[in-house]
Parts: sequence; structure tokens; C-alpha cells
Amino acid sequence: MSVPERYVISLRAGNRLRPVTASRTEQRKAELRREIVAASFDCFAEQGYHATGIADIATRLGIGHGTFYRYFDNKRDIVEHVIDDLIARILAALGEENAPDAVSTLEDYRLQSARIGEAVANLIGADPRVPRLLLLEAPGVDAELRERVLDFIESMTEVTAAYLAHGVELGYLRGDLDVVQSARAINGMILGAVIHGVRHHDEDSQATLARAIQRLMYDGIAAR
Amino acid sequence: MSVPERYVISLRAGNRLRPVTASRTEQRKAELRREIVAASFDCFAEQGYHATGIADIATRLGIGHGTFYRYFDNKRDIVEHVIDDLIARILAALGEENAPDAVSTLEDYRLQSARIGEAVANLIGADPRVPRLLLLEAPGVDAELRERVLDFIESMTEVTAAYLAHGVELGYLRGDLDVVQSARAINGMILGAVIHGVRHHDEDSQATLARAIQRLMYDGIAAR
Amino acid sequence: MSVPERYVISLRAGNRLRPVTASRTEQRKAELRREIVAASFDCFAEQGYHATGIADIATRLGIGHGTFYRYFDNKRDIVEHVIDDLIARILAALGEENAPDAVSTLEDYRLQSARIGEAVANLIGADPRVPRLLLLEAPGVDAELRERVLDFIESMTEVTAAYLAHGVELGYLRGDLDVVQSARAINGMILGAVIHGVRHHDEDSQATLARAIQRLMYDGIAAR
Amino acid sequence: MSVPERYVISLRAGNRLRPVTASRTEQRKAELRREIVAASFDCFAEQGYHATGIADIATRLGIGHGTFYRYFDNKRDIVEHVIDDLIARILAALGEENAPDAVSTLEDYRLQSARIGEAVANLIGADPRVPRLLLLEAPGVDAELRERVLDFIESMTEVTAAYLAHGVELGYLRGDLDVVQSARAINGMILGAVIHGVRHHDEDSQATLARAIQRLMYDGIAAR
DNA sequence: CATGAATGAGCCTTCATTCAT
DNA sequence: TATGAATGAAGGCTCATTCAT
Repeated sequence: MSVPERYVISLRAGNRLRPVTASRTEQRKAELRREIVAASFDCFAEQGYHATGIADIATRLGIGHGTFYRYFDNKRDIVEHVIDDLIARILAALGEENAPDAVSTLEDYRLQSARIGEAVANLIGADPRVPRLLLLEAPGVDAELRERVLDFIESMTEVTAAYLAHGVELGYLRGDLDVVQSARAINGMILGAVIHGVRHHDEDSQATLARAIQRLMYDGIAAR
Repeated sequence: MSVPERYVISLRAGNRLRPVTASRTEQRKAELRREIVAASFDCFAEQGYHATGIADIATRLGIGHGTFYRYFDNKRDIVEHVIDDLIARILAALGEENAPDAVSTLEDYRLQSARIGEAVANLIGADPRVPRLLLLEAPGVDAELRERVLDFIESMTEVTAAYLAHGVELGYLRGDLDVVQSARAINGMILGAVIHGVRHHDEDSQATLARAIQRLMYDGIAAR
Repeated sequence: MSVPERYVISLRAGNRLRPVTASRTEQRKAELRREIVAASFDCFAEQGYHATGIADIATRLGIGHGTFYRYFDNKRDIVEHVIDDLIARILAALGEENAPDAVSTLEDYRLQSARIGEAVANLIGADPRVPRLLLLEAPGVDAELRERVLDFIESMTEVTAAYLAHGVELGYLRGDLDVVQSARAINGMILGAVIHGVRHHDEDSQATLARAIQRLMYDGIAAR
Repeated sequence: MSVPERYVISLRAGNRLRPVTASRTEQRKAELRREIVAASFDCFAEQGYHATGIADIATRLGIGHGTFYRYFDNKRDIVEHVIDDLIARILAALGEENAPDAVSTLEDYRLQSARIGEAVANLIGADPRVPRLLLLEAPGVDAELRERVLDFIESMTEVTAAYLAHGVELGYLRGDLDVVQSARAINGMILGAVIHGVRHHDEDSQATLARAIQRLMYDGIAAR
């Protein structure tokens, strides 16, 4: 699954591909940074962005709240990093699935989309706070962050569109498919599933929903 | 289109079905209430809930901000009313379409869902701030309001499920349809369309997306 | 003594020449404003600008510190008003002396400068915190306020220069007088006296200093 | 020109008359001390005392800001040293002129005061930040430093008074001169000139002002 | 009933200072 | 000895809410 450039970058900047030779202090610093992001994530998820004070984050970590400001510019800065981190995590989770051009038959495609569906389900199952924060909390922080989230959603649509285009090309998807808009529709279903998963963590529900989505995708609802 | 009880109630409370014999002052009061809700909606949509002060709302109406508290308990109270008002408006817009049991053939059903799709598109087209506030701003206010919004989404699912169940019963929809989960999937597509419409107001885009959703619903994407 | 336009304005704006028909509330407001300026003056004089908190000012007045912000934008705003008020007070005190063109003989001029000297002495005697705050505290607040104070000093030089020019014109002052620079020198003596008065409030000292300045002005120090 | 004891001391402590046999490290330490004072002077002059952080000073020198505290106790300590250093520099500049008892005629005295005037002018011309920091910034730091500056001004008055007393004794100055108060007046003129020089660095202006002061000193302003 | 002056809880942020490395 | 990461006191400022007029 190919991924828009900016997220790749932030992914790398996040924690990978660092120069292997990081000094002791630098490692500590990077770790504390990550811990602050994690603690902030916890706080935001528990109480919401606006109800969370910098002091809450610091206290949770057992650090002075002045320390926070050594690592992030201000409250706005941290929420941005938390969200970017979430996006990076999601992309990482999805990115492990194969690329759009890795399949060549409808059956393969079914399997692939099932895998992706499962990845999404796992993501939610592993931590329902992730979609909740990303989709329900972040857009309410301010206009910029809302745009950021919408950008992310759109970028996912592009990915899906690429999958569909590949399928049309190879002939196992309808030739008259409006790939972009269909991608939007399909991602809407996933979005709906994710939002449903925010409250209903039970695996069964997730599984049946996933199956329903897939049946709908391939067969539609009309009786034959 | 049947509508969950609570929203009906709030709808009534909103502005209809009042005893016809309302005194002069009571009418004034009711009107100012409505104006405050409208002004609050404008403010929240423009600046977001947290960035909006009670003073902003009052100023916009040219009333003293003390007056605000004669009509609503507090800031939390008003946002709840604004959101309920939005939901009521949406339900009203959708409720004008026929009920689930009004159709008996697939063709009718197609037409009905097309009408509903158009109603949704009109809603967005008329004022994209409505979905933005409801779906992107409100859930970030606090946990309770988030639940409220999720409740609304689920209630819409129930409505859709009723439509599907009716179709299965009458045999024009697949007999093995998981009506609830399919309803969730379908509503996800609508959700996706609405969120897309938050930023892309152009009618064309809305129309092609609606068509893509409908084709997907009935035929799926697989080549036959 | 004529006075530069801007200070006249601020003087008026300060508290005079208001429309006589000020409503009850407006009067209260204006009075509280003045009280805040006065309390701020006290605080700044006692502890210095930077050591004074808004809370100190509010507490001294027995008002909530939020109230302060209803009357002044921020801490910077109040110090500016305090300083402007001081300048206005000084100009008012000096302005009561006659204008530069009111005298026509050396003897009159001597008397007039003696009166001015006395006015300055009274100013200091009445409240040595005034020159201390204006000359020693305000310039240390920030660059802008420093410039404000220097502007004031220069404006006083212009006034003195006008006096001297008048004297040269009428022939009772040396024809070859460099009026501007001499004015600066004379005002320097006054400045020195004022600064001396900041610590030495005794009238005797002020009086003998005033006499020494006047002798120096008219006769110089050289033996004849 | 004799100089009050305390300043002599601080002068020595500042950088002179150290035991010649200072170890390598001691020399380094002394030098860094001086560099810190210099950097602090720069910072205070540029941004003002309160707006300057210890970090600014350290950064300017390229040292860690913890190092600062190995050389000075705290922020207050350094500003005191900076001011003392300024005073020492000024005294050094003026001290190079002859002592009060080195002249015996009015003409010599004129020349001497002209030299002193020139020294003052040079001081300002060389670095207008010196008087600005000493006279306009330092008194606003806190009460103690304000007193320090006022002490310095008074000590200068004593020096001038000694000059005048010498002149009266030798008969080339008016016998009825109030030497102390006249000294204060004369120093006031210098003070005025210095403060004027803070903003107006042009040599011409300084020169004509110096001349005006001298004419005033010896001849007064009255027409003969 | 409408108003807006008053209030103070609460929060973000800075920065002088300490101290372990 | 030099460093800079950590700290938390301190303070400026906002804004929802109350209440006297």
C-alpha cells in the first residue's frame, strides 16, 4: 500500500531511520519525547484536548511541567505531534499490507481487502482511542487540525482509488467504475465501520460488519 | 421515514406544536431563544465551540451577554441545543421522504434512495456548516456530546436497516442480507459523502459520488 | 507656560472637559479608572514596575484582578497611562505659570524663573515619587517608554528655548545666546535638581539649589 | 580627579592591579568573567535588563548557561557588576583629566572644564549605550541599583564641588559661590547633555551644547 | 426583564536557578 | 570544571458565570 509522501516523512522523523549513533543523552531525549507524546495521547483520549492541561501531562509522567516545554513549543504543538503520530501508526499498520498492484485476480483482491479490513479492525481492537482521537477529537481542536484530518481521509481515498484503478485495468472490476468516487464510497464504509468500532469493540460485530462491507462491495444488495 | 422518539421530542420542543395560545411575551421569548440558537450556530461554525465566547454570541445578536443566561443555563447548554437543532433539521429534511414501507419494488427503492441521496446533498449544499459542526466540531466538545452524535449516527443506521429489512421481506433485496451491518455500511458511504461535501461543495462532485454510491449498493464493483 | 499639544490633549482626556452630563455608571467607571491609575502609581513607586503584579494593584483597591482588565488592556497599558498621567500632572503644575511672552524685563524674567523653580520644587516636595517614577523607573520599563520620557524632556527643552528666544528678542538676554542649547543646559540643571530632590526632600536644600541655579543662569560662576 | 573610595575598589576588582603571578587557570577565569560582563552589557543594552535572560548572555558567548553561575551568583549579581564596570570606565575616562588643584587661573580652568566636557562627549560618542544603561536602565532594575546610580551622580557632584572650591579659594571664581549647589547645577547640565547624547549622537550637537554650557557657566545668560 | 460590571478559577507559559553527569 | 536537562514558582491573562441595578 503506497502512502503519501508527507506521512512517510513524518513517519521517519518520528522514530525510525535515525542515525544509529545516537549519544546517550540524545536517546534519553528522544525517549522522553516519545513518552510525552504517549502521555499526551492518553490525556487527550481520556479527558479531551481542551480539558487536558499541560500539568496533567507532566504529572502523569512524573516530570515538572516546565520540562514539557523543553520538548514541545506549546499545547498546540503537542496535539499536532500526537495526531501525526496516530496517522503514522495507522499508515504503518496498513502499509504492511500489499501494494495495489500486487494482485491480479478478483479472488486475490477479495483476500487483500479482507486483510486490510482485518488490519483496520485490529487497529480499532488494539486501541479504540486511536480512531476516537483522530476522527472525533482532533477535528474539534481547531480549523487547521480539522483540515489535517480531512487531508488524511482524502489521502486514504487516493490509495483506495489506486487499488480500484488497478482492478479495472486488469478487468476483474467493472469497466465502467468511477474509481475515485467509488473509492470514496468504499472508504466511507470503512470510516463508518471505524466509527462504529469506537463504541462497539466486540470482535463479532467488527467481523460481521467487515463481511457485510465486502459482500456489498462485490455483489451489492440487490436480489439476483 | 420514522424517527427515534427523542428527536421527535426535541423537534417539538424546538419550535413546533406549541399551544397556539402563547402570550405575546412568550412568543418573543421563544423567538429570542431561536435567535440565540441561530447566532450560536453561526459562531460555533465560524470559530469553533471553544474559541467562541458567550460574549461573541450576545454581541452578534446585539443583546447583553447577561441576557443569554436568561435563556440558556450555560455554554454547555446552548451547544447541546444547537446540536439538537441540527439533528432535528436533518431529520426534518430526510423525514420528508417516504417511509420504508412505502415502496414495494426494487425500482421504487432505487428511486427512493436516490431521493434520499439528493436530500442529503441538498442539506450539504444548502449549508456545509451543518455537517461540519455536527460531525467534526460537536464530538470534540466533550464526551457526552460525542455520544450524542454517535447515537444519532446509530439511529440513522436503524432507519436504514428498517428500509433494508422491508426490502428483504418483499424479496427485492438479497435474502441473505445482514440488514443491520449492511445498513451500517451504507450509512458509512453516506457519512463519507457528507464529510467529503464539507470541503467540496461543488454539485458535480456530489452528484457523481451519489451515483457511485448507488451503483455500488445495487451492483457492487465486481465485473460480471 | 505653553505646553506641547499632545500633552494638552492627554490632559483633557484625562479628566477634564468631559461632557457634564455623564451618567451615573459612566462616572463610576471613570472614577475607578482613575483609582486604578492611582493604585498602580503607588505600587510601581513602592515596588517598581516589574515587581508589581496586576494582583497587587487589584488587591490594593479591593477589586478582583479580572476587573483590572475591564479598564486596561494589560500591564503595559497601565504603566503607560500612569506615566502619561504623571506628565500631565507636571505640565499642569508648570502650566499655571505664565507664558514665555508674559515678561519683558530681566527682572520679570528672574521672577518668573523663580516661580517655575518653586513650582518644580513643590512638585517634588509634594510627592518625590513622581520624578522618581518618571525619570528613574519608567525608562527601564522598555524602549518605548524610555523614548516617551526622553520625548517629554525634549519637549520641556523646547518650552525653555521659547522663553530664552523671547528674552533675546526683547534684549534682556545675551544676543549671542544659543537658545536651544542653552535651554538644554538650563533644563539639565533643573533635571539635576529634580533628581537630587528624589532623595533629598528637605526644603532648605531645594531652596539653596534653586538659588544657585538662578545665580548661575544669570551671572555665571566667574569672578568679575 | 579624585574618586570616591568604593569605586576605586571596584575598579581594581574589575580588572586591574591583580597580582602579577596569576596561574593559567586563574587568568582564564578572570578573562571569562570579563567576557561575561561584556556580553551582559551588550544584552542589557540591546534588550533591557528584564528582557534579557541568562540564556541570552550565555548563548552570546557560546557557553552553557550553567557556566554563568560558576562566575556570578545570579542575574542580580551580574547587572551590579556591569553597572560597576560602567562607572569604573567613566571614572577612568574622566580620571585622566587633571586634578582639581592642577589649575590656578580662570583661563586654565576654562580649558580644563573644556577637556572634561570633551571627555564626556567622547564617552558618549564612543558608546551611547553606556549612559543609556547607566542612567536609564539601571535605576529601573531595583531600588538598590537606583541608589547606586544616584550615589554615583552625587559623587560626581562632590568632585565638581572640589574643583569649584579650589577656584573660589584661588579667587578666579566668584567668592560668594555656593560651591556644593553650584556643583550640582553644573553636573545637572552635564547630565542633561549626556541624556541628550543618548539619542543625538552627532558631534556637532554635542559640541555646540558643550559650548553653550561653558558660556552659561562663566558668563550666565543675562545681557550685560 | 435586560444589562453589563465584577469576579476569580484556572491555565499557559517563562525563566532563574539547581544539580547530576 | 562545564554543561544543559530539569524544575516549579510566579504571573499575565481569559472568560464563563453571577448579581445588583
